[in-house]
Amino acid sequence: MQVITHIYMTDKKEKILKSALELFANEGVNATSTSKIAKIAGVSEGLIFRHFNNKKGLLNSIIESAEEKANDLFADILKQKDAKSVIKKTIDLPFLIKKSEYDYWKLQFKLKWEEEYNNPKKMQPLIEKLTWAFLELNYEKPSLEAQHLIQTFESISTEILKGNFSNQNEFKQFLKHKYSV
Amino acid sequence: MQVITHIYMTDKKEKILKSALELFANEGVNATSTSKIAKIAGVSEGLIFRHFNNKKGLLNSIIESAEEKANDLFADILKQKDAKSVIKKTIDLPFLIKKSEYDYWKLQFKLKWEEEYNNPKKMQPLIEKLTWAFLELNYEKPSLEAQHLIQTFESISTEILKGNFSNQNEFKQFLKHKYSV
Amino acid sequence: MQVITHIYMTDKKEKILKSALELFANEGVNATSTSKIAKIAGVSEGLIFRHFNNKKGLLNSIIESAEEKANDLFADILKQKDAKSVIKKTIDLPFLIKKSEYDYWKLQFKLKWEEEYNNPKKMQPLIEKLTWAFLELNYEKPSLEAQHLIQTFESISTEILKGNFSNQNEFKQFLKHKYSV
Amino acid sequence: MQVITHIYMTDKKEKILKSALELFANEGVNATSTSKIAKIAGVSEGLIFRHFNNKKGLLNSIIESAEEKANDLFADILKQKDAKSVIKKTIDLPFLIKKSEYDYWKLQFKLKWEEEYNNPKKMQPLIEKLTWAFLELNYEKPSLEAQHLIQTFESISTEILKGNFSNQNEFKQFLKHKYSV
DNA sequence: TATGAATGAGTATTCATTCAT
DNA sequence: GATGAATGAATACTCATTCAT
Repeated sequence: MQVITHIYMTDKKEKILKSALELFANEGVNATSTSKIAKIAGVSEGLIFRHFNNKKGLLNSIIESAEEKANDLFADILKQKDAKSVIKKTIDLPFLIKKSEYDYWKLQFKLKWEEEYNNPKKMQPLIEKLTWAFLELNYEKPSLEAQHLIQTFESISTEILKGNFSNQNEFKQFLKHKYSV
Repeated sequence: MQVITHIYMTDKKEKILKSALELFANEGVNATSTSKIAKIAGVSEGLIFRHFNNKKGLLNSIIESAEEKANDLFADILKQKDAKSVIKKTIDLPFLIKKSEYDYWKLQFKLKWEEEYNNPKKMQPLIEKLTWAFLELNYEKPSLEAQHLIQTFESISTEILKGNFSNQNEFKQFLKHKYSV
Repeated sequence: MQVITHIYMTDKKEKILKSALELFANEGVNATSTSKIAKIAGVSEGLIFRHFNNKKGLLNSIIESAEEKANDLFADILKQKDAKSVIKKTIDLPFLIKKSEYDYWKLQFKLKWEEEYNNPKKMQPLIEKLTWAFLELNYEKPSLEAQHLIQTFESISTEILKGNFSNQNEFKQFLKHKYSV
Repeated sequence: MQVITHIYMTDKKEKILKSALELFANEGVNATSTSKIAKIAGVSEGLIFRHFNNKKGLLNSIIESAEEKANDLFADILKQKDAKSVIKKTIDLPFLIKKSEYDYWKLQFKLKWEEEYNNPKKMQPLIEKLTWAFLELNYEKPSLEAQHLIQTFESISTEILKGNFSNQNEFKQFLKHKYSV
């Protein structure tokens, strides 16, 4: 995906991003020192600052790509034309997160507790789509139903990411049955 | 709760606890330095360590009383004899948290992301009570219903504590109606 | 040894002295905190300062009694009338130190490296007595002989106190034979 | 010993080592703070830890070179083929220590009182060489003679380093005469 | 681009000491 | 005499960041 001549540099830049993501997600941003990132990435500490200016710049860079990943996941739902599909796919959503992308999501959920990074509007498009879907299906309070399902989605995601969710499939079926999708 | 003659000492100890709770909850444990706690509590930094040995000891001390507060809230539900009351009171629960106790709860929810402090079993008694209630009310999958309601409870709490929950009452009514309680 | 009415107070004061000696001797003065002394002595930290003003006062108090013990040991030699006895008793000296008094001696030897506490004149009376003895016995250089024997005495003591002296008796006999005493 | 291009870095590292040695030797390891070392070395405190990880690492680094210096001094004696030379050179040894290296030796002698750094086996090669020499010269108890001479060596060194040894030359001649070397 | 030496401010914690009781 | 709460200065060590190369 990169021009040949840049492979070397990008290699290191990406190693930094990868290591930082892993550490930020699992040990926390504050608890992760730039020196640890550098060590794990196998680069000099100075390089982090050359590429990202400062620690916050590195974090922002990671958050950006995390949001891209989130939007990719949402995009599929947003373009559905069928109400039931929208709901079904929303229920499926948290169970579709790849293990390889857990760290992105962990970081996102953790950061929601930092005022600076908590952006409740991020879910807006999905909420609206769900509201539309529940309206289509003649639910009495479509927007509250949407809110409720999003909440369920967030709780499930949280539990999956924290690693304490044993009966995932059973629960998914239960939800689908509940919403008749 | 204290003998008159001890007011002086407890005063400072409690100021430390109060300041630390506020800072831990709002800025994060790692982001809060003991020197900042001391400054805000109006005591010398050393006193923190005389009273709590170390920062973790201080945190644990706070967590303990946070858990007591949580158990107090749960206790009322656990002793209900009526199934519908159990569900109704569970729905009410997150809306009952006093503003003055937000910090306790914020801290608890934030810490769930730290492996060391994440104890999913804490909710077990409530889950079991809810399972019993849904069984009484002839729900098809009582334990999954309980799990779902707890998830909703956690999401609502999270949103309330993060300060982005505008339609609290409306949503509460919606839920109660959904569960016919 | 104390008046009945003072037993309690002296008890605590002596516990402090005992604990401090042990810690000073084995872990070093600097490495021993007053709080550790208090803990081991089973008294409050404040009491140390009431009895000895400060840490240095405590140390000086210990050093004083250590010097008394040293002088007691030397006294017997100094009053000998027979030259050979003087030498023999000097050789015996380091092997006579009671285990129970090791800490006193350890502390003395360690402190010799602190300029403030290094008092080379402490040995003067013994050196003079030995010089006299070697003169009596017609040694060519009595004062240098005295100096040499004192050095040997200090080395032996050091090794005994440090716990690495396996062939004590053999070495003692060897020395006595060397000096024909 | 350094490449021109590295002078800058090594300069600071060596200044740290030099300052630390001086302070450790004269004021004691415990009594010397890293901040004092940094101040005297004219570097930032952090640099100490970048170069040596921690205070103990710095101490170990100094001890290592101290031991090298010691081994260098011993090496000459160990390779002697003539028994008398061995003894003569051992007697000369403490008087050969350069003023510029006093601190290395002071530190070594002081540390002998710290269990962790007291390694009585360090002298073993010299003791064996001396035992051989006394055997060659038909002394009755060669190994005890060796032990005794080493003790004398240690006492002399101690006194020289502590600065209370006025009649050095006289004493050296006295010893050489005693051993007929 | 990349390194690694260097820094200054900060971190948790310890220490000797004071003082009200 | 004795306690223990309280302090301020110090301690070893870490951190994000800079900069010469």
